[in-house]
Amino acid sequence: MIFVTFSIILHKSKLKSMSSESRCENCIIRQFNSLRAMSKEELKQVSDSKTSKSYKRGEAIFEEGEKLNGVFCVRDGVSKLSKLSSNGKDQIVKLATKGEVMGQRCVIAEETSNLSAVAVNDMELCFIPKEVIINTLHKNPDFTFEVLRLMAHDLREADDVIVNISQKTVKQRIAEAFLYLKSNYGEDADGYLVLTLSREDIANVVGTATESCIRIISEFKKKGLLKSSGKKLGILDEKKLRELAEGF
Amino acid sequence: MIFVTFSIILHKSKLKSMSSESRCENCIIRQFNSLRAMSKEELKQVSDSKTSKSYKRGEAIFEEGEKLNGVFCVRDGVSKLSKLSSNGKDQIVKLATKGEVMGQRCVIAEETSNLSAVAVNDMELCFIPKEVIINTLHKNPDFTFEVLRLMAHDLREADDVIVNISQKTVKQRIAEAFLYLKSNYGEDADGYLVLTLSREDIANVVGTATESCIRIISEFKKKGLLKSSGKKLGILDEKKLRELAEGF
DNA sequence: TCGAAAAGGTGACAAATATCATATATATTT
DNA sequence: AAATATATATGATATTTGTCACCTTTTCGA
Repeated sequence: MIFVTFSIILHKSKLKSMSSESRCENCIIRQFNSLRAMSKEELKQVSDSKTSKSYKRGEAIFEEGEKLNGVFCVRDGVSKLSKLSSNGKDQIVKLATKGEVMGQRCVIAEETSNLSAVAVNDMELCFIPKEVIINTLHKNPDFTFEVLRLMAHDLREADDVIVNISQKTVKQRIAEAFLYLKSNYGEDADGYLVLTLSREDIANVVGTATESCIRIISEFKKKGLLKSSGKKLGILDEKKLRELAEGF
Repeated sequence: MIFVTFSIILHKSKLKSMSSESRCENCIIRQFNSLRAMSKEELKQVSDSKTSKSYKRGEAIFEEGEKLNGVFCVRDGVSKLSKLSSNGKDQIVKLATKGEVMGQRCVIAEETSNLSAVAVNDMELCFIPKEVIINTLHKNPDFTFEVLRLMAHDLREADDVIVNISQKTVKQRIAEAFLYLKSNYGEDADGYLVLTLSREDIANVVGTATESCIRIISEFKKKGLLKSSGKKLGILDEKKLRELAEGF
């Protein structure tokens, strides 16, 4: 009997301490996405209905064609959102990072996902059931507007990607990809990019064959634009890389 | 006295008949875009503040980098939305047709336009000042949600474009472009596409050189997939064209 | 309706990129 | 630590696509 009581207390205190970290109301990540426009009340609803999930590197989060019953809020790690083309190659359309919400489009448009999501490194996600999202979308115009604002931004970025892919050479796009990786994920103390992507992933981001990608990275290393150490890659000459990307 | 009364009646009836055509409340076009989620009151506001504009083929509606003070609702005609790449070529990102609203993103994100819009054929547009739109966005969740839904759809389409451009050959993309033109704009009684684009425009849609585009269209004509009469082009063998686009 | 300008068309060639084959290095499993 | 799988690397070659030059046809304004 004593044991039982003790166990309950332990359980409760564990729950409490978890909650102050894991409650949406206290989550800092939220500041970077549309959830910041939610009211205290709405956030409580989200928090009560959400579940946390961990994914190992390489694990699938959802698949193309799958029906999503909610959205995923990225707490940690990076996910690649890609689409399979008819010739069997994956095209990475977007990298989703800490703070971003995945799967919104499916929930909003009530369609199956047009993309699949795979963890690039180990990830922590919160899964929020769609009912809460849709409910808030219909009740809180500020939230809806915030989602809209972010989606407008995504669409603008998509336009840029279209223009880049169709008008720039593979070399330019790869140079650009490295500048993107640096400015979005930064570099460590030794000047290596924090986010390490495989050559294949980089190829799938810029839309080229893996071999072509490897070849160009080798060339960049020979020319002193990039350095490598193990799997890690680092930028040595950002200025030249930028000039290359712009087409000089 | 009798004459005056009569004239007033005539005038009123004339106004009435004009308004029933040009008032947003009665506009059928609206059914195809986000404005259908507006209330009677909101539509009146829009109607009172909107201005109608005509554009001739080839005329610019707005330019890349321009700040838009409102949105354009397409009543008739087609507009190409394009972006200039650093190498000096235009990439057409979208064709906007009857019922679609252009310039929403700029108004929502309060940014300058990332695209420029040019009339492909003669156009009739309604210009709606941004104040009315923003006002409604903040007050009417249904409207905001509707805009969001349509933007989610646009984003999905943009993803598809990215995958197509980066993974399919020019020939496949041109085949696809013709299928798109047929399914979206239809064909006339003689089997010619209703929307006639120049070879250069088609090249800018699929992201290739004008010469390559011309060459492939010639090839398609020789192979009996397309026919032409003057500027008009028509699809002769949709099945083969579809197979080609899919990569068989 | 004439003449310039724009659009459409084609050949020759160069450049970019993909593909295939094969080798080596690195990571992972047992 | 050996065995296996996976990622990276590189050469040879084929294919695709772009570029330049030039020509013909159509369009459109004076």
